[in-house]
Amino acid sequence: MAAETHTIDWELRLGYLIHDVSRLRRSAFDRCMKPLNVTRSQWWVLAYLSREDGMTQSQLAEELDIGKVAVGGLIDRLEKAAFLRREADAADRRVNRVFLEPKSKQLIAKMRKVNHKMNLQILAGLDDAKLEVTAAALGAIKVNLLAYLQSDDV
Amino acid sequence: MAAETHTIDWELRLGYLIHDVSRLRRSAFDRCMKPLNVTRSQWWVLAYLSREDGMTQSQLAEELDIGKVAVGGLIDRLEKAAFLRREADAADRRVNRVFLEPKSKQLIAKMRKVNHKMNLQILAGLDDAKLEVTAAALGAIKVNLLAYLQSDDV
DNA sequence: GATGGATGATACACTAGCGAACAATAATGA
DNA sequence: TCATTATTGTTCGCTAGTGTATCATCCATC
Repeated sequence: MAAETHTIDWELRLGYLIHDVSRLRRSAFDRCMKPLNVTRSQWWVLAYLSREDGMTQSQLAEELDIGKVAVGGLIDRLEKAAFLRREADAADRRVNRVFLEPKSKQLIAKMRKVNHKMNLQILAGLDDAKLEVTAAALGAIKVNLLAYLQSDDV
Repeated sequence: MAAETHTIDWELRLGYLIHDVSRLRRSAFDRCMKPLNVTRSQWWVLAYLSREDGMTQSQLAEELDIGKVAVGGLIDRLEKAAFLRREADAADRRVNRVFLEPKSKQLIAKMRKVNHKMNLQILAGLDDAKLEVTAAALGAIKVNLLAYLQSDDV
């Protein structure tokens, strides 16, 4: 079968690498954002809201691909820190719409800059050809993973 | 500067991909292991112990690259489920050594199989050349990240 | 020896995610 | 219209990780 063409080394090495890179990147990110008093997860919420203010919590959960509970918690903390506010929807009394507060609008530009600077350092020494192959491979893995998770055979 | 050779697309796309793949892989892993009643993090502990039984908690934390507190919690749960046991070190009364219980030894082989099978599915359709480039790129990114995290300029 | 600093493990408080269960509300269909 | 079903958001309980502080113990140095 085709799968046998892979040596066992690849699966292990890639597994470690993906895990490590993701974790380290998370740490680096959080350290970058620490002076701004926002975590990476919180930053994502603000970033998505900056592209479409007034989203529903469920919409946010969908976009961020995390559960509604997690979104609720993030918004709790962000609201407490006055980065955004919940607002009841007029038409549908079930939904909360989330709006950025001025405080966070000023922060977002700064965050983008910090993020961009960090990304440049992290990708230093890698040419576009390699990144192209890497992104394609990760994309294929992602597709496989999604298929795997949707199939019911475990 | 060299960094400017990257278009902004790469940093964003790769960021998303690394994040997504890592998260999805974690989900897939946990779903695989669910029938065995062990989480991915717990599996790693068992896997490392299977290569060197009787490690110290601090050694484990070092190997797994997580904090000692997290290791303590994992071992708590694994001990409660009788997958391993703590044992006081004779020479140094501060340290706990961790030993696998027979129950988990039987499980580890099964886990390796499940893990291997999942990995094959996840890497399906990718040839060794692409994986080689991907692993090299991720390795370089990891090195950059480590350097970044060790440098004190934020 | 005694003392001061390093180390192993834990307690506590926090962020973050998951899943299941639930109340309130909306939408649909008989 | 009324009953059923779906959706929104929350609460609760769990795993997992972080950082800081603390305690006991070891070790090296004086």
